[in-house]
Amino acid sequence: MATMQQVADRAGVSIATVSFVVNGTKYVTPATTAKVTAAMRELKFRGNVVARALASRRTRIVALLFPTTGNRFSPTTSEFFMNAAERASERGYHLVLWPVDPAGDDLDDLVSGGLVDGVVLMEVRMDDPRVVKLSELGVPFTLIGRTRDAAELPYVDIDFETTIEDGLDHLQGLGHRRFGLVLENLEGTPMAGYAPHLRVEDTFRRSVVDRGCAGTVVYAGPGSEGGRDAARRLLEADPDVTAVLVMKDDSSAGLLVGLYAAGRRVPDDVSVLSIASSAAAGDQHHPRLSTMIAPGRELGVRAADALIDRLDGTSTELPHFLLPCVLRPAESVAAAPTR
Amino acid sequence: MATMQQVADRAGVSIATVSFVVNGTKYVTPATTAKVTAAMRELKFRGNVVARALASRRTRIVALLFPTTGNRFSPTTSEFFMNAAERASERGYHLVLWPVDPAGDDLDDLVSGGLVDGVVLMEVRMDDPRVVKLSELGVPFTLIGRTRDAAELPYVDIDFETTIEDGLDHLQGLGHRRFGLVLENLEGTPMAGYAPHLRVEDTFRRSVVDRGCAGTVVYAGPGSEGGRDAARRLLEADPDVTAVLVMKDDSSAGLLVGLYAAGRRVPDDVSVLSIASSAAAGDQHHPRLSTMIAPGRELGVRAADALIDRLDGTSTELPHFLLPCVLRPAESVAAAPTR
DNA sequence: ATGAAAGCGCTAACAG
DNA sequence: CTGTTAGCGCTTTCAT
Repeated sequence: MATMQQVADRAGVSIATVSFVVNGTKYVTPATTAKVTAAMRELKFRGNVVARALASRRTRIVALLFPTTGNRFSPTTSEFFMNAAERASERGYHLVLWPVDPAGDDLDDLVSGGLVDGVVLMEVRMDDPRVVKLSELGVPFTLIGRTRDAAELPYVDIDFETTIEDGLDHLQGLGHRRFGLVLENLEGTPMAGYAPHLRVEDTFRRSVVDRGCAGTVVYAGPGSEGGRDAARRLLEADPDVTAVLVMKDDSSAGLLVGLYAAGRRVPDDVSVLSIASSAAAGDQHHPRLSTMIAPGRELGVRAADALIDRLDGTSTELPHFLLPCVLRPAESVAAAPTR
Repeated sequence: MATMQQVADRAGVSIATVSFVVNGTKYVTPATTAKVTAAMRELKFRGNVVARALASRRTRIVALLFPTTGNRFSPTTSEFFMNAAERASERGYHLVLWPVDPAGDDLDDLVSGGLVDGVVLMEVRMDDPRVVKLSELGVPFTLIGRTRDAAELPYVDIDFETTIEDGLDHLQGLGHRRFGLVLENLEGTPMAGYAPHLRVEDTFRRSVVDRGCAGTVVYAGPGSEGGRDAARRLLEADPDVTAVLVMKDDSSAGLLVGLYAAGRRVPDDVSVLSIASSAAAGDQHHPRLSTMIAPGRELGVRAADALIDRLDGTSTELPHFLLPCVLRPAESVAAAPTR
């Protein structure tokens, strides 16, 4: 663990010079640069990130905040993370996934003293206490998701409104007039107020009325059982329903089973459309589920960019980026590998 | 961002005293403690993690290394992470998920200067370059997984050997004599040499011979298509196969479809057993897949404990912890909620 | 029981 | 172009 001073001694220069060549902060003669570089090699100099952070007030580390709730990682979540991390890496930052409690109480030690230069929030609720916390703390941050009023906040998000309209357009085009919507029930949990749910439900209810159609919303409990039960309750509320949107991957299977159990064939009697999901999840079922695929990759990249733009001062404008899920009908064949 | 010095001034004591009460490092009179505490409240003192780290050479942050490969997070992976993080938190540490390239080339800046006190590795390969790197760097670490020769390394892992034997016992008990094994094909990728695959394949081949049974191994490509194709090739290699083990969640669905397509009914003609998987994944299918569930929770907790024990000097012995997956037959009913 | 002071390893003026 | 030096905010002997 050679120090910079040791490198300086070895190279016969001052510590400042070493710092300059390490950071490219100032011009240094090729000759001395060479001496320094050699000394670094010989001593296997690594540079102390912590010391540098203390002195320079930046770490080039950013955190993606993940709520420590029982909920698992969805494929979409995973996509956010991997792609945001990759993008950050391309831009010279490290992005790490940081578990924090949903209330944001343990945000302090994360941020205090500049352990991270900035954070991106995911799994955002309509009124998310974490954004208040972060604002107070004065850390640069961006959201994957939106609070109720996010006009002043930098965010990237799925355009749920458009997604739902597109989904309903598609189904209505197929002749459907009576719709169902299956959502996760988060009431009473720390994730209550989860923005995607509320936006989707709102849009669904409103749009269905606008279209002069029938719409029924049911909340599913956890897992396959939850989906089964949701099917039962949906059919009870509207026995004539012919198309249902599901936004809960882990209960899609149960939903299908529940529909079959009630004598409905899918897709002949009832169409099922999984929303804000992934190709992989849709493929789990047979027949393959029609799916509105979340743009996880794009959003991850955009979120990283949005944050790093502010950190680097590359861009000063407030990013507001919305992207709808794209429909992949069940009958579509997997595209040939492009690489 | 009040500093410790400011707190000291406000309380009329020295900075050392503040440090003592903050860390409980030394006894301080209740009276002065009170003064200091008050000053901290008033100034909203947070403490600078980076400065502390530089001075004390520890951050109480540990990293879970996740290889930045195309592969997504499995539910089991997610379970490792969440539970390890929770356990770490209980023991006063922060655990973050840190993406590093599989070769371990970017491990230096993570570790240099003690940014993290220790790391836990996952997705371990038989000859994992990262453990070499980490040894050189001198960072305390533990594995979730095992290299080929892990006798000298601290690890927790799934007992794949026992898992396979148990699975085969189960199937053989049902009367099966001709087995198939579906594995992911990682050849040519950075994750080639992934230890679970090699151990499972080895054990399977050996055990099947010991049992005087037939065994066929096929490698599946990605996704549902991969599973379908695997089914085709499996049946081509052994048309009389009646039981197949799959260790690749995302192609189970395809496998089932492929079997149906070839005229085999599941489970009547062919039994399918998903191994090292999760209850949630098994429930995605209909009929529900028999599953050997990975002990993700237990392993996550154990891994965190193993690492932190070394960091805190709580325990000095080399942890070698193996736990097999537990069988959940398809016909089993979901247990009633226990809370 | 508390304080003084010497670092931890590096950055960034400011000189020269 | 390179060196001097004063911090960054906190921990930790060593005194008192």
